[in-house]
Amino acid sequence: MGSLTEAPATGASPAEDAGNRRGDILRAAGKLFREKGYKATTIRDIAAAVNMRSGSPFYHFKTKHDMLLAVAIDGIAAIHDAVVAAAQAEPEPRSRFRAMIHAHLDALLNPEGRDFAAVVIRECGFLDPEAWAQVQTHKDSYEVLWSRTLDELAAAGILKGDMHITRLLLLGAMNWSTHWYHPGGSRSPEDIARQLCALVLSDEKARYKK
Amino acid sequence: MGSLTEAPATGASPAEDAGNRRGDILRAAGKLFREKGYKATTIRDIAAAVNMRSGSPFYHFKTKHDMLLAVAIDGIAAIHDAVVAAAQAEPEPRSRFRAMIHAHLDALLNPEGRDFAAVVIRECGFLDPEAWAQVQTHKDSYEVLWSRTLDELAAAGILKGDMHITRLLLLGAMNWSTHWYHPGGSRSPEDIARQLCALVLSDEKARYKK
DNA sequence: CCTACCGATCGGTAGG
DNA sequence: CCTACCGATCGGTAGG
Repeated sequence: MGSLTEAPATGASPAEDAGNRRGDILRAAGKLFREKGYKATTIRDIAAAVNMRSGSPFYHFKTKHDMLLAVAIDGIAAIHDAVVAAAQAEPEPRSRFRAMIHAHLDALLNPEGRDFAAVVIRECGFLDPEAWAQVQTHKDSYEVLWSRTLDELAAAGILKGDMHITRLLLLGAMNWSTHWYHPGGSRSPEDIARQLCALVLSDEKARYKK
Repeated sequence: MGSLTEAPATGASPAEDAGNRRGDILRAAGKLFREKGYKATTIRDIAAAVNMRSGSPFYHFKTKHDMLLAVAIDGIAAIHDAVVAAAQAEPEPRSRFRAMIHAHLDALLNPEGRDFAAVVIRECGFLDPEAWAQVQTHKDSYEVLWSRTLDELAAAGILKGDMHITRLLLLGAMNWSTHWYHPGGSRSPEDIARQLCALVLSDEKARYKK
């Protein structure tokens, strides 16, 4: 998984990086989709953002819808990869949970990738059923990561109750941060991650740490 | 506060309820805005939903934008009123917190009002600056309710850390439920509220309750 | 990748 | 509240 607009998704020569216009378009589209929404973003907006004329983006993407799909797929891939990497480094459930929250928020809020991530989260409703199913498959496999760790935490008595609802609430708390987080503000993604952990882990261990 | 489309916002005769078309339009607009988004919803969609021709909604609202504003204002008013009522009945911070979570989720997810509530939460970005400021004023006064109770919980040692971030995370967890909650599903708004409380309140009291 | 353009749709209006 | 319609915009295409 993971491509984030490096190269032709089709089998063209990957060596030729000379001005990756497809990637430029995707990044511009991601930014505009996040800022104004998919419907309110115009092909002309996107073209202007990469110094093209209005018809030219269609040389790289068949439709505007295809751009949304490409942004969404790259978006989940980025989140998925970041969280998998963070999770694999931590065998102990509680630390793994912390690392995953950290990684998810970072993927969601850091300057690179935040456009893609926000689009997955907020604009997927505009995909047609087939494309949506494709994205949903990726989302499902991502959520399994969370379910596994949450179930372990429940088994250890660290969390209680319905882990299905808990997962949705946790991801919601994080995903919603795309609505209020401002890059330059006084709270960093790390601050947010720490506070979320403090909120849901009673964490005797940390309190009584030697 | 609170009107939820009963009657003319202007000073017309409130007695004459004979076919409240303005309210019909607002409810239809709210539903469509939530389902398809503001931009993707057409005046013609709204008109069709209330059996009018495409030009007629403009007899009741000057612009589509004004419909969004009206829906948004009614939306926050409904949430605000519900949470105030719930909070006033509970002097003890912990029970008040539970009641507020319950009330917020119920306002957000119950069949009446969920369209309005979801629109406040998701579509306000399409308001122009002046209208947005108007809505923001209402939102601010709503968030004060939460800040007060969260600060009390922090003072009592029940919650820890940055209550500003905590408030945003909590409201995020709840507001996000508009994306995944399905009215007929196996989890009720009450289930969600209970689970959220269990997640963030360690709640010795309940565990050891006689 | 640009020029030139089409067909459809959309918010909104006039006039009743 | 309807009929009829306008001006603008938009996604997309042809032809180079």
